[in-house]
Amino acid sequence: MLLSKSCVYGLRAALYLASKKNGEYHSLKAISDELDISFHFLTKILQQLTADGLMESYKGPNGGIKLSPKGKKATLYDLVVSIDGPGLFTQCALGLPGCGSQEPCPLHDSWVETRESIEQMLKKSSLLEIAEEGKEMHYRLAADVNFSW
Amino acid sequence: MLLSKSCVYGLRAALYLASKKNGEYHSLKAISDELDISFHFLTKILQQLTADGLMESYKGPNGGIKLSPKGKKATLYDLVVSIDGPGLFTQCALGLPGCGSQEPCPLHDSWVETRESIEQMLKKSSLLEIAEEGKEMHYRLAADVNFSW
DNA sequence: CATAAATAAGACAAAATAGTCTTTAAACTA
DNA sequence: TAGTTTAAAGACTATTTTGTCTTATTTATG
Repeated sequence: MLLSKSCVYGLRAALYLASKKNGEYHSLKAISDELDISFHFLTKILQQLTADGLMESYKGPNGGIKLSPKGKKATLYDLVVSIDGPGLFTQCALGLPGCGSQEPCPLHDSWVETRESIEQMLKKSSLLEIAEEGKEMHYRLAADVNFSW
Repeated sequence: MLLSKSCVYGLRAALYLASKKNGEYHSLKAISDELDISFHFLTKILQQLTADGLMESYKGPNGGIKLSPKGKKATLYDLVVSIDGPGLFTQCALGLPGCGSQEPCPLHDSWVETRESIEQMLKKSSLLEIAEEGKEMHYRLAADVNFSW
């Protein structure tokens, strides 16, 4: 798989939040229920995004989590790097440590090209743009077909 | 990561074999030594490729493994599908079960495009072609810089 | 036929990823 | 201030992936 499960959960939660009115906290319980993601697992993932400044959380009644200003401008790429690390965009396709333009593996050139197209895909739009289009077009964000954001 | 470790090991071993004279068996011990891959682990991976008809093995002294006729014509794509399964080329980037052109997720269209470019990259050349170029250009196939195929 | 060399098969262990549960801390509300 | 609601933190479990080890089977050779 291209992205870990943690990463996919993080992206979906972020898009969910991006589709909501600005400035409002949403509880992790609500998010995990709507997107059908394990509550505690999601908590840990979003804590990572909060630690990286992409989200902000608030405790207590009516607390929850929301995108930070930085998070609103972020792209999927930023989230992927925060959760899965930068490896996908830096490492050799064959996992060879010293691989690079100096001492390339057989896949190096074509992988660099493909890797950049993945990166471009993830950098193309901001979370807000994707969420806006997603809401408008009724794209799916959950396994449940009845979900609507 | 794009490919599992098993898959990467399988690709490297296959390219190694593809670079050797046709029709000769090479022992798993020799391959695992040269490529610095765990012997027993490599054995299991190549058994999978043998089961799928991409390689042929022979027991006993001077036995070993070699590419089958099918394997010689194969591309990296065939090996990836054999080892990691077809998921990378079929599944939704967000892991949503019903995602498709009917009910797409927000990434669907761009992911399909990117996915196809990955597929094309892996289908572009046969193992023999890649190995030939790799040998000629002294590309690296092992972590050890002293390796040469 | 006995021994050695090789793959096959499967049990086992370690590490990474995924997921669950409990306790703590913070913030609101009555 | 007491109780409730929320996230934070961390222990724990389960699953998958990765890696190791032992035993069996096949084949060649002396």
